[in-house]
Amino acid sequence: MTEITAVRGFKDILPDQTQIWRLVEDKARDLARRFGYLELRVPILERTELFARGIGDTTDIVEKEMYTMEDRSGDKITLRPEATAGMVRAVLENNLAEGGRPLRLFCLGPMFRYERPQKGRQRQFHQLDVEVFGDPGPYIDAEVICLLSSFLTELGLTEVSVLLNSLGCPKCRPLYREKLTAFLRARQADLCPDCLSRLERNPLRILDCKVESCQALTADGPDMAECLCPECQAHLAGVTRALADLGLPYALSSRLVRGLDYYARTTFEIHSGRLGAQSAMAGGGRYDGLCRQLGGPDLPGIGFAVGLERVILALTQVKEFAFPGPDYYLAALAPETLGPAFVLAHKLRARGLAVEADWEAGSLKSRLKRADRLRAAKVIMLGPDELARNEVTIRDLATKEQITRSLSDLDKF
RNA sequence: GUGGGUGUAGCUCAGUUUGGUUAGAGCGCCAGGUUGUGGCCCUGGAGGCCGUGGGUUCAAGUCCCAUUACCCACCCCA
Repeated sequence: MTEITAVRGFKDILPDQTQIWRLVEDKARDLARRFGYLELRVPILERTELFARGIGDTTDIVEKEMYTMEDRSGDKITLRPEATAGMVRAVLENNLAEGGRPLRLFCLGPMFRYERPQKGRQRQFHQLDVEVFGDPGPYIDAEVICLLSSFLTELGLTEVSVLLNSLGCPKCRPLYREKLTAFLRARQADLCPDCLSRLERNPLRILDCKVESCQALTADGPDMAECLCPECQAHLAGVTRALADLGLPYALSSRLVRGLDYYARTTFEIHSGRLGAQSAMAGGGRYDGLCRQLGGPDLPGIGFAVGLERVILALTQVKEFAFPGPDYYLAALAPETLGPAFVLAHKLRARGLAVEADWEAGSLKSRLKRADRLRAAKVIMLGPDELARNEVTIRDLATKEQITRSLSDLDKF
């Protein structure tokens, strides 16, 4: 143990984990390709103002969870706590939406939030972020949800189901918000302390409070679904119909609220029962007002983020992962065979084969054991006798079959 | 920011309740035996400032205080 340790909440992804990570990232890129989404890599560092204006300056993320600092010129900069704001900024700044057709984008990478670490929650975590700009209709909502669902199910997470809601638009949401606030204010004596402060700051969040008494209280309150304006109702109906046509299961939940201010209309989440308290694996929704709020045109948008640590956590509980080892383990059985073995390894690698070896001679027993641990398919054994005959012995670890080959006869390996 | 739990071998953990010679196990590692030349089995070996600092005691891995790191939960969110 060294005295210099990793920063709290920042974790190494160790070699035995990176293969699973690559599997997940490859699946993300594969789905993006099939659905026609292009990769946009936005910076990890942005101006603090972008997040303050984009996410909402009364949210917890902006108020107390951002890694914010001054650079040497005195500019306030922040490690991105989420990707959407940066994606919007990049789209506006580079005029990517000027083509007149919907812009489908994704981004893969680390996000940073100063939170207390726990299961499924770190200070540096990774998200797959998917965004579509310029399409106001319900089909694109369903497409994005379908992409998300496919990502998880194709990885092997079978128990996923989509929670769906509509938060209304600037026309109908304020009315609902007032109704709810009035209802709760009359009963605020029964609210938990947390919800009491939510009442002023973000009353909608009381709907997804975990305290039972608060749940019971809001159950009798006004229902968001009944307060939507006709346009929002029609939009939601369009989304559910499209999902139903795909046979994609979903559950409507008028308690589903999102934490970030920019969401409007469609919102959705996917939870897993295997993750402990931090059960939200993915979440997203429509943010039709965000581009304008960041100084751009009135460009509709929808997107989601998936927490990759949480996906992998759920995945490793459902599936055993066994990745193949190298094609060959090259065992030098005596010091004088090290040199020829070294050259042979290079030649085989140059031909595209995966060859592992340890550059010290060892007993046959220890070399075979090592090859076994490395999950190598075959062992190339090179001892003094073989060297004298200019040969090697190749042993198949599964079948125990052995053959001899001339050292120079690389094509037969 | 608030609560609870845990720090002992490379890894996973016993041992702490009730203080008492040289601190244990399994896995891994090294050497040997057995086996058709490895996986199973057997024998031997290396490897520990018992998180850190202070205190109580004849005596502390064990009791008390402080501190630190990690884990889990609240909160928040992906």
